[in-house]
Amino acid sequence: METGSRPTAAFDGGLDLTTTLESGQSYLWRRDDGRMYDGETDGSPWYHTVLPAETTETNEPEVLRVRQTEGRLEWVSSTPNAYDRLVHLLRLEDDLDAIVEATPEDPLLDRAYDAHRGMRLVRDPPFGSLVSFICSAQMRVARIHGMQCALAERYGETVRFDGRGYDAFPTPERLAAATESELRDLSLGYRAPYVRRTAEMVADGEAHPKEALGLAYEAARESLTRFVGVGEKVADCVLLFSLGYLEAVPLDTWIRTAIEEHYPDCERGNYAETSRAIRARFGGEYAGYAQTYVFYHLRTDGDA
DNA sequence: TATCCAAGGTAAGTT
DNA sequence: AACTTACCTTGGATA
Repeated sequence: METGSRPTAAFDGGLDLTTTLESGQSYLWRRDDGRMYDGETDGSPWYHTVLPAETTETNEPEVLRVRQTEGRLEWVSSTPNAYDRLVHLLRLEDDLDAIVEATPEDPLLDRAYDAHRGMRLVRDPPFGSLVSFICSAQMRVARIHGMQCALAERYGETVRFDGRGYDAFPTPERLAAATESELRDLSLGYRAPYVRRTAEMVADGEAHPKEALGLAYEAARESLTRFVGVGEKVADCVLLFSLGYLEAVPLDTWIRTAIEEHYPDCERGNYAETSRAIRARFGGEYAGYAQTYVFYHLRTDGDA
């Protein structure tokens, strides 16, 4: 067991752990008190996740617990050097002040950045991210999270750590072995066959979301759409929230509404062109940060 | 209490 | 290539 802490002042632009983990970017963390998304952001709740074996130092699943208390980030892990993974997963190396500074002057962006400064993008493990966003189609944030928890409980390995069990997200093999009917029983609805077939593609070695890495942004987006249940929007989410393409701007219902109301000239009639236009309006390189702040701001504060 | 509706869309079928 | 439609499920709004 390893424990540690760092002052949040060490992170340029600060850190807001709760908004980072409850803003709808990641569905692979859980709150010990089970009160995700209910608006109660008071206190310093512990969050935990289980990292897949292939991403850890020991090649074993890693239980990682983290919380933010008055000016410090604290963690507990089953594996040494956990801070390195934390920096990676929560993008703690990003200089948020510089990113905001590099973003074009814009009333909506200003409000969103002011209201939630400290929220960071995440870097989720690729397979879990892919499945999460396949499940996100026509779903509310809390239910998407519930589905990932159900998948972990039903198909994931249970890792014992510090006196209790933690359910890892299922491996592609375990998910591929599930039947469509079993997945429908977990309330995945029409997404059940998408998840099963995509898991099968990864398990069989036919394709892996990591293969998009290294491709130019639009080619990477295109390559992810070969997975079943993955269109342009879901592909953008995986690129932004897992693979580190900070220029990706997923065109979800909230952003489409924002385009209608605030950037009507960016509506170009199809995904690729509209995406290109709003990406340019949001400053290009870090457009995905702007998207995520606007998404969270509109979803939680109405049209404020 | 019953009905309707929208929720971070995608795949398959038509024009 | 662009446009339409069906698709599971559920919590919250409306009647």
